[in-house]
Amino acid sequence: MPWLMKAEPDSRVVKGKDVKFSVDDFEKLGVSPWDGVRNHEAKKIMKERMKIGDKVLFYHSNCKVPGVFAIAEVVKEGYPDYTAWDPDHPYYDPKTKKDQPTWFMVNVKFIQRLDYPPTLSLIKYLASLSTSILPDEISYIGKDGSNAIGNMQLVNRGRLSVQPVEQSAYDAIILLGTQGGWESLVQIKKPKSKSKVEPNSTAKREIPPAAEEDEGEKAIERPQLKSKGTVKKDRASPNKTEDVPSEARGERRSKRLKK
DNA sequence: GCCAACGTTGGC
DNA sequence: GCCAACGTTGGC
Repeated sequence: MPWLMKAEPDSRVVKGKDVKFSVDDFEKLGVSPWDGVRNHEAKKIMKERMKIGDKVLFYHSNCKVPGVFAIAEVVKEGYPDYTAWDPDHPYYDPKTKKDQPTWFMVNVKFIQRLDYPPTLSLIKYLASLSTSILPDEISYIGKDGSNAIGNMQLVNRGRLSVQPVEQSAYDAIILLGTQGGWESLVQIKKPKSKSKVEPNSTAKREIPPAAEEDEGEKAIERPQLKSKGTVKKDRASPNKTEDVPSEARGERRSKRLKK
């Protein structure tokens, strides 16, 4: 089964160390241990479910343009996250005993970038469409593909940093990421172009406003979130079946460390 | 930087 | 074991 893993591409300092891990960093590194995850549900997935050869969608979160930026692959299955024992590490967990690891990780290998990284905005847009509608621009993913994307946990389990992805959703994301053509469907965020046009400048425009297209794509109408009754209310139950002592507090965010 | 959503903690 | 208070994630 394919998976999605989140990393933060922007610098953020935790306990004096930068925890950024962007697609650039990942590509340079090639293979990386996915350390620093301090959430039991995500940990459990890495410890028990991710298998060698499984594909991974590499996702940028907590940044300007959240989205899927690359494909990766599991190259080493679950093993103890040694950073939990390192007092100098941003995600040091003093509660973890040396002989009884609480946190696990896998190794993932960078495979390739996506030419048109599907953005969260696109994914949410697809999730908002009624299941019977599919814009022409992306007819190539099919309605099933579109609907599968709409059901991704990314949409309703926003905070889970390692999550399963349906094969059909994975396939559709890869198609969108390699074929593109969907850019006009969602708003492109622009830095902050102050398209400063004098409030009522006397300068006559040569070109009718309608003819220009500088302001980036227009936001398209976002229909209601289709809350399908089948939404997995997969509430992250406080995993009491934890293989670990009581409170594994000190829950840290599940981000990667910069190498 | 704000803040909604959601996860965790701890009192009872 | 409930639930209010608190902390974190992460989009915007």
